[in-house]
Amino acid sequence: MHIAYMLCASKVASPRSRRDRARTRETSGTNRPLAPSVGRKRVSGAPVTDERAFLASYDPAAFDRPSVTVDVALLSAFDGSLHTVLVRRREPPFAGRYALPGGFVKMEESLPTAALRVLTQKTGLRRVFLEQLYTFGEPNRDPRTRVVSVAHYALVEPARLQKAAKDNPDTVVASVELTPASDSVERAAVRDSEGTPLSLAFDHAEILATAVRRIRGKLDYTPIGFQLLPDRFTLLDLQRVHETVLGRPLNKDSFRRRMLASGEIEPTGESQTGVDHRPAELFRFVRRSAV
Amino acid sequence: MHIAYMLCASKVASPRSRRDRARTRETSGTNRPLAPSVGRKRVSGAPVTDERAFLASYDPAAFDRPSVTVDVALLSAFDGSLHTVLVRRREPPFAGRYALPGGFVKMEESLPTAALRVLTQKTGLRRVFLEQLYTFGEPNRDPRTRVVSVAHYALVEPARLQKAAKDNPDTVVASVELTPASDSVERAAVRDSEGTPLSLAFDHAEILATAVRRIRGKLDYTPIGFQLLPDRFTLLDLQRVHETVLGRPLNKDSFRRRMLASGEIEPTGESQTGVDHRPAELFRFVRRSAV
DNA sequence: TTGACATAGATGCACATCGCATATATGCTC
DNA sequence: GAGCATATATGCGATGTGCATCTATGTCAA
Repeated sequence: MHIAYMLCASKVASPRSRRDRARTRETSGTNRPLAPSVGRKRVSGAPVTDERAFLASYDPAAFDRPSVTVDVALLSAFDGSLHTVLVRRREPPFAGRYALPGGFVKMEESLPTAALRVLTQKTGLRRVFLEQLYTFGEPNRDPRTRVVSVAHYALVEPARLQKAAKDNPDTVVASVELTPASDSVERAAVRDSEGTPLSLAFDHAEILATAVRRIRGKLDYTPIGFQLLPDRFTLLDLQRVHETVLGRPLNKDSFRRRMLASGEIEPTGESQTGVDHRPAELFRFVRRSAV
Repeated sequence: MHIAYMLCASKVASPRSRRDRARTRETSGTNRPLAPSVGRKRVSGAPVTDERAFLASYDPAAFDRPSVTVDVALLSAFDGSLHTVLVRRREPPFAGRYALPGGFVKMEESLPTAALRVLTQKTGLRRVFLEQLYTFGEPNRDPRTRVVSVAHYALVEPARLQKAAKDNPDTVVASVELTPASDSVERAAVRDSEGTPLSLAFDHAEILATAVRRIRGKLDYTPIGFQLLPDRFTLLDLQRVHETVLGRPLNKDSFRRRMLASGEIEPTGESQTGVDHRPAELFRFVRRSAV
């Protein structure tokens, strides 16, 4: 993540719009929210005589609260590329385009719980590694209303990702590639299984790019790879995962030495079968339980 | 950050409470918010005849939106410790305890803009390095209502931090130390300038701990240190900053070699004055402008 | 004026790691 | 059983780090 800000408070100014009429709650004194008096006051203080007039004058922003959603970048590594699951949108905005699995945060559920629930609803996946990624909250990232989305990333092995997309309607598997875009604003480019570029909704290309950069960074100091592999795997399997995530080839020998020395993996004693060459030993991650 | 989740969706269940009666918006079909129809429907669909009855039955959660706030962990390194600025709370909850500068996100401002605005309001600081840290959204982290806080961290040089706290009422400078707490839940312990432990409000000890871990991690691969130093500094100054952030001593020679080889700093040609030993050369960060 | 002192800054060396090359091992296919 | 493809082990030079040593240079005290 290379997002840093060093601005003056005067930059708060924003273009006039319908929302500018919204009441804003001052935060002097306490810096914490009270019960949402704004919504209440508006309703009780101004009795509604004409429902149509009320609806016309109704301003969602009067409640002074962004919507809070979660989006999940589900990633897996195979065929030399990172892949994700996208949901085809049936309704505007961005109808026909593809979005990350996402949805509202319920009032009583935590953020990771919401992310896992949403992921289960869209993909059927139940036990997946998931971490918070970054929160996207630009005022106009959703054309309808202010939406703050707490993005997460999740990792699964390839078979589970592909099954999830096949079993669920409106979902597709897409390859993800970071495009070294102009003026340093890296985006993610996604393609379906036939190589056709897909068009992403909202700022989801940015979210995906952030997810890819995050797991690249984590790979260096965290044994993240085992979330992307089945229980048993060869060292070459693991290396291919690392190479796919990092997007560059790695030296085989030093990769092997480093992994064996790391203490993160242990030999199972078993070997590959059914390969037309010397079978490699199968390894397993030591701390698979300690997710 | 070592927060990962691998749960079943069935874990969503939560204790019964007043909020459980709140309507929850289903997200089937589209995974994006529409205009907040819940708030509207509640008012228009169930005409209110008795205002007192309405208020009694009024449920803030019916609007189905958490409040969104920003909190800022402002950090600086001096006297061998990391320090931050805290605001003394005058009102409940947590009256008398200390909190990070924080406040609501306005409907038209971005998250970093909100964080910078809040920081300016509480400390008077205007141009500071600031990045998003992590979003804290446990359902009961605020005893009054659901509050999702997008925490940020900010870095300044020591003089600016101390001036900010001196110039603003209800603010104090506090040292921050990570306590290797039991069962791996690391917390931050804060003390005032006299060494007296301060009690933090909400989950702000966790936020501070997350901020410290974040800059420790970033220090290894990012020239973050220059945000914590004045324009010109000696290599020993820089090393002391690194040691304070990391919480451990560093080898002087290899630190020197590594910094000079990194290309991040350049000599100014000037030297220290007024020290009772051989004066060291003053350096400057190459990319200071590229915040 | 001069020498003690404290830190700056440079150099040399042992050690670990990495990239690269080479050599050997082993199961499969024909 | 030969050939093949990959696994696995070993050796070597380049590089970075920790540690020790040596020299440089300003201030301070006599």
